[in-house]
Amino acid sequence: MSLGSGSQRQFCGPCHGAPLPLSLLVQAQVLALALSQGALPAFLPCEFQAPDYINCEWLFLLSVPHFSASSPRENITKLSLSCNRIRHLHNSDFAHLPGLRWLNLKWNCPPSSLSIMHWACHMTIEPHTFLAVPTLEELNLSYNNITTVPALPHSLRTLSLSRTNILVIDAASFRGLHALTHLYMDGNCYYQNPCGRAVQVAPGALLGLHNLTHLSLKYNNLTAVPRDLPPGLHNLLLSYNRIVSLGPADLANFTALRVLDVGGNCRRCDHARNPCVECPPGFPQLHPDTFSSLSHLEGLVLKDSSLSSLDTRWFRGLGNLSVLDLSENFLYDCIQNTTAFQGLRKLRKLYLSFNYHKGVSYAHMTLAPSFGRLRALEVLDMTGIFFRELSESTLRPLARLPVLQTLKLQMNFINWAQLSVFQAYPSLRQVDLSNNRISGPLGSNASTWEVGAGGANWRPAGHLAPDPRDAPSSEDFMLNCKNLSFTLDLSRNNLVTIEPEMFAGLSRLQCLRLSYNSISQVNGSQFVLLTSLQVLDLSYNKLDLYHGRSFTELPCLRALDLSYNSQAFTMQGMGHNFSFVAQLPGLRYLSLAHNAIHSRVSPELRSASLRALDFSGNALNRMWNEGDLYLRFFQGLSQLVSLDLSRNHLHAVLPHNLGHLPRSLQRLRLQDNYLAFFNWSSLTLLPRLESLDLAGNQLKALTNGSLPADSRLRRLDVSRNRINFVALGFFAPATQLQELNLSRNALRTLDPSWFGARVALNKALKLASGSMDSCLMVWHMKPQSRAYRFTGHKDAVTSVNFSPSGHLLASGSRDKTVRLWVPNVKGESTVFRAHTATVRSVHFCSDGQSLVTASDDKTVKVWSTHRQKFLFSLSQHINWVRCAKFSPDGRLIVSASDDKTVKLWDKTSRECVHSYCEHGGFVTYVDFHPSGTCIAAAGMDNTVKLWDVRTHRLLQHYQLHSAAVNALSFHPSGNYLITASSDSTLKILDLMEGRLLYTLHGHQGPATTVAFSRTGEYFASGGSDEQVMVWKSNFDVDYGDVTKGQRLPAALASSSRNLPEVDFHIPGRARSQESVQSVPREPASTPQALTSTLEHIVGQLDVLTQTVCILEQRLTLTEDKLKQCLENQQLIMQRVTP
DNA sequence: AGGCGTTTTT
DNA sequence: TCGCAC
Repeated sequence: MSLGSGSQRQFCGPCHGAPLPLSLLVQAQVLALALSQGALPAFLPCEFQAPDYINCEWLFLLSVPHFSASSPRENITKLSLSCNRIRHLHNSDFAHLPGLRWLNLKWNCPPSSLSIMHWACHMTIEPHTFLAVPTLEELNLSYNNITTVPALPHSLRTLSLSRTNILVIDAASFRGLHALTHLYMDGNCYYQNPCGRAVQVAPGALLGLHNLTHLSLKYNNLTAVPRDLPPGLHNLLLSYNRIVSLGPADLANFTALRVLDVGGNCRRCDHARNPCVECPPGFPQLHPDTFSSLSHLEGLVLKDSSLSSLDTRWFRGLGNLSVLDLSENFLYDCIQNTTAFQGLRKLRKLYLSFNYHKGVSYAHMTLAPSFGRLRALEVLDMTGIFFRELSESTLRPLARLPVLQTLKLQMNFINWAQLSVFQAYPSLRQVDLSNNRISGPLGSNASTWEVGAGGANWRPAGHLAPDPRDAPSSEDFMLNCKNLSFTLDLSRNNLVTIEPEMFAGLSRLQCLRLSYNSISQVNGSQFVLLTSLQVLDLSYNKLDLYHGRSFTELPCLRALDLSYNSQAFTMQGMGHNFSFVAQLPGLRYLSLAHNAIHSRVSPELRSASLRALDFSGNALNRMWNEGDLYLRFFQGLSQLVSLDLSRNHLHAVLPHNLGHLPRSLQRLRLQDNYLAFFNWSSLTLLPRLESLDLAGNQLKALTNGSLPADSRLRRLDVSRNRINFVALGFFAPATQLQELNLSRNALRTLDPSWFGARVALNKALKLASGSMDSCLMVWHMKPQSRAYRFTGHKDAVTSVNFSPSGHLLASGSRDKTVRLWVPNVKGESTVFRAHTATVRSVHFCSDGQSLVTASDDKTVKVWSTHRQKFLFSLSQHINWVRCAKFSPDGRLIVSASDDKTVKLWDKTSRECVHSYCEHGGFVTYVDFHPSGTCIAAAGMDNTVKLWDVRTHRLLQHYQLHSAAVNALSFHPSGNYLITASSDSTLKILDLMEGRLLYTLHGHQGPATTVAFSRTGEYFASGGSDEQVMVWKSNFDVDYGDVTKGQRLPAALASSSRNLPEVDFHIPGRARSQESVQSVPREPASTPQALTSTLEHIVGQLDVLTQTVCILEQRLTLTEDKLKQCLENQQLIMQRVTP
């Protein structure tokens, strides 16, 4: 009986140690569940993501996969092959997908300069490749080194050729593509993909594209706008070229143009964060009538263009302009006096960021009156202009703009701000003044001030990178300001005290952000003018909470964030007063998180309104250790629904602690404490609890009481604990449980008996068993799924094996045939007839080209999978041959026979190299060590023996099992061997020490088959008890390195019989029988029933192993390790066969 | 030959 | 346990 796929695929892939993300695991579970019900995934090795979409991304494919004719290929309209290693495209590659409309091939063979290691690659495309897909509408060939545009079908609408090496576009390039509307060809010639010149667009080259509306030619070193572009263009993107002059002739005829991007063509390099060519003196030259014909223009980008003034005539005809980007110019003076904005009556967004005067921050800034004519303006970005005073006059022209919603004023070095100016703005929703130097309502008068005059260029760390403040936080615990009508952001300034008059005129304010200042004083007088304020963010300050009337001046306050204000709480000997909480009648959200609160605080929080309290990151352990002083700390929060007590150094949460929490609680978080036990029965004290989060504690078992019978618990997270046992029926009382996280514990199985009458993998229960650090699942074979797929054999199937690529499946049967299958729903197969008796074993060579089979007809036969024909026989055995395997390099074959011998064969010469005759009974199973230098064989005489295939010496022998050994598998590190025996155990042997490590009691009857996964991180076993178990290896091995240090087992171990061993039992296993679905059929002792069941188990196990392999490959496939592996093997083999 | 890598935009 | 209450 061969397990095959796992044990030979493991040589073909490198190994990694990274844990699988949960999403992959869930996917694996869904797949495995589908598989256990008999449905094989179509379109291997790709993912069938939607009824019409095949995702083949990141599979390290070297060629386009050819999907089986039995897959529903005609329904496929979308195919992504991006991020693979396909460098040759063939005429027939896509011809079998008759409905393909969308094809993504980007990042397969990148230009050398864009590949991280700067390796050369050139993609070849046979002429009929895309013409064979007459339905193709969208094609992405970006990030591939192609130098010419391939022949394309006339159906094409969208074509991406960005970051390629196509340097010339002429009339022939896109001939006949009348349907093409979008053409992207960015970055074919720029500093990161250099070509030493400019992309050449021949005049009129694109005129044949009558329907072209979108054209992008950014980053191409163009020195002029290409002549005679199609006149119907809507979008023309020409930014980051070297077009330093523009005149009316350049953009004439584009009467339909809506978006024009010509930014970055004449750059100011003091604000560049990448290689930059400074705009030459006297440039850019922008003729007054450059844009005059663009009457439909809606978006114009003139950023980074070294503009120091705006010519009013540029915008004269642009009455429809909606978005204007003028950022990164030198318009610091211009915006104070220009009349250029006069006519832009439909302008909604104006970007003026980083128009600073090099080396200077202005004392004052006064926007030109013509801003007042922008009646449609919604967003004005004035980030990084560098002016120190925000006064009534600064933004005066904006004051009456009827729809102005957003003002961005961050990073300006403003130290004096009269915030009351914003009271005049009728529709303002957001003012961002973060990252300035505001220290109070009135500062000293500013004067012109040089910023590092003559010094280095000013470079921001990251260009407007998302602020960490924007990180999404739980809506359960803090109100979001997005839906409020007026938000002022003063975070990251220099505020130390708040003077009430600072907020004069801001009574409309609903959200105020003051995080990251140095505010310490709050006593109920600071915010009196903010009569509408709902959300106040004071996180990351230095608050001293003491006054009983703090924040009571805010009549509408609903949410208060006081997190990360630990300075005062960590002062030794200082006390703190939380009585203000009771004085805030509308407060619903409060965060006191990460304040290191530990002692000398009010003994209780009181509020009749608070719904959510974040008290994480404090020291409740110390508080609850002070007798009863803080026992009722939360009890006065009579309406509390959500409470976070994570990271409070708690070593215990006792029933009387839970009993003094508000009975209204629905969500309780206790993450990352030190809880070693939990009294589950005490949850009766929180009758409304729906969500309990105990992740990151020290729980050892789910025992200690039971969940309340009428529990409303819907979500339970006990991940990241040390749980190795779950009581029988533990989850059964939680009838409302919908989400359970058991990941990252020490569990080896998920047992249906934990759930009582519920089925373990009930679809209604979202169950995460984690990063495969615990056993994936135990599932039960369903009789109706038996032989669901493998119809074709006329008698029992004895062995199955996947080819290394996973595209083929071989099977051997008692019907004397071998079949080669394409694994898919319909299941086509080719029959190989040559054996004259039962075929016992099938095994692919690591290159997938050959198949070796072993039969009761006493022969071993080798077949070509490519030509699908018989090659030759090896006929020296004198009794049944039960198993035959290729060596990892494919040069040798080893076979195990009932003639009590193991024979080693040279595949090339077809001669028997050696016979190993040490077994005292039939030899049931044999395999090569991953190094290829030794073999292990299992026998009916209960023994396991290892021989060196170079010296033919017996290296080790083990007699540990009490019944026949049926199968074995080497760990890919070569250091361990696992065996499956009729004595119902699995045993793991440490080959380096020559001793038994573990005995695993899992199966109820004979363990018939076992195999390590490709990386060795897991192993699976099958038995005649109709169970397949997947186990975590739990070795002290770096799985990232398993293929590296393959060493030979030590010479014959002196003693391997009487060493101590560790016994493993699966918890709950023996008691779970009532939930095992027994299969109604003949007694299991009947060979036919047994074989059929095993056939199915093995088939399922192979498919699961393969699925795990594919998912693992998707995560990381480090092929250098494969290379090293093969090189090592070659070196060793060269020594074996000189 | 093929490997590299989850690659924003500037 | 920090200008509260005489």
